[in-house]
Amino acid sequence: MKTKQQEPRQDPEATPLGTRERIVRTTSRLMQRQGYQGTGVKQIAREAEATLGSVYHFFPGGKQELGTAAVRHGDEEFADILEKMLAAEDSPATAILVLTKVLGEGLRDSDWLDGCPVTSTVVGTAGDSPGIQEAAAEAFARWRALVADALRRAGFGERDAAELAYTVISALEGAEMAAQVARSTEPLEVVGRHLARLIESYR
Amino acid sequence: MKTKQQEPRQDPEATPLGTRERIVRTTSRLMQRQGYQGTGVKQIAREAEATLGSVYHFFPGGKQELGTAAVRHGDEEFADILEKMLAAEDSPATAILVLTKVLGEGLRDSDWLDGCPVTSTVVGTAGDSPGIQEAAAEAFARWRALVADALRRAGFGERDAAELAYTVISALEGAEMAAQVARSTEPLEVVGRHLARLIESYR
DNA sequence: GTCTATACCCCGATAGAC
DNA sequence: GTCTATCGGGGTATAGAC
Repeated sequence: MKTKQQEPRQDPEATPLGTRERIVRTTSRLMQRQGYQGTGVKQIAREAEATLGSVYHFFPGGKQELGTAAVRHGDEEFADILEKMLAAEDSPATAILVLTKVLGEGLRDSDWLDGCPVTSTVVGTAGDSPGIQEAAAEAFARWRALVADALRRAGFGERDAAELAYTVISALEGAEMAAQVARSTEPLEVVGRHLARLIESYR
Repeated sequence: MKTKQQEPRQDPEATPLGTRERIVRTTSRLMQRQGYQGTGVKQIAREAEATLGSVYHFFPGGKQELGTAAVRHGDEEFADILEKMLAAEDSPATAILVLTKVLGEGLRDSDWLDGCPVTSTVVGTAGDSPGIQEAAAEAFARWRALVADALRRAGFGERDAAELAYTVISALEGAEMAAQVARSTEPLEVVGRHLARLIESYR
């Protein structure tokens, strides 16, 4: 059952993705735009260029398992960005400010279609699908931990760091939603400035 | 076409709602929990105790028109709460703090099912349904205006008031989402304290 | 691992009697 | 305004050959 997978061969252009990976990325992208309920398994198979049989081979748990994998994928994606930003700037406040700028540009470049993939996927799955809900909770907790760590490294107290991280992630999440709906980068920019100010006020 | 509707007769128990109003409230409540795509027109008819024919009689635009009406309903609902809170407290910062407490209690009382009705409904309708998107944008703008007005009345400058209102609404939105996913009132409470502090820092 | 075919159900929307 | 019946299509998921 766990026979060694063929290693992805080296390719100067772009590594050809395995079927499973292609399905995960396609699911994440589709649910980011259409939500969990608005995305069909057939559509995922079609756009991932896989057959329905392959999809259910890799994800026997069906649509719920696909949703969970999509949330985890979005989790890692944003965690990478966040980690790099926090490492590149010497002040966490500046890093957040830069991040809001980047998020705004990404949103505009997608014609305001690509909001937070985790939020889009988890909304509307409240009662059912505890797996998706849990994966989303883990994503938010991880992002918060990254921010809190950076604040601690910058000399903030344990408690201040943890609490500020809560507000940073929540406000970013809300500003992304506001920006998407308003089709404007202004909410993200304003929130970025206010978060930087709030952080500095604890120095 | 505009013959006068029968006035709702006086009832000490509870005013019996007209069919149209019953449909709107049911739609708002269902989409708040299940999202736009996860809510069926047949389900709306069933739970509103109306027939499918009645639903399409009042909303010839179909599901999209129902979604738009639901967003407008959620808009007014929250605007009323916000307005009362801001009027009851003499400081806007205190009002926001109380509001986060109230929102957290409401969320917990619904077993973390009832988040922001506007957000839940608009997510996943990005490309299609410009009507829903627009109604959501109007809701956010209206809520922001209420906060900005209160800040101006409390003596804040024009620009500070407008910008703070952006951050207050965005952060509340994000904190509500974070609280729902984490099944905890903590994000709302922390964000409430930070927003109050941020506001006071402009005094 | 990949593919086709299909079972079974509910979707949004409409027609037309009452 | 309310009701029932129905259309055409797509939903999730499974079976079983290759």
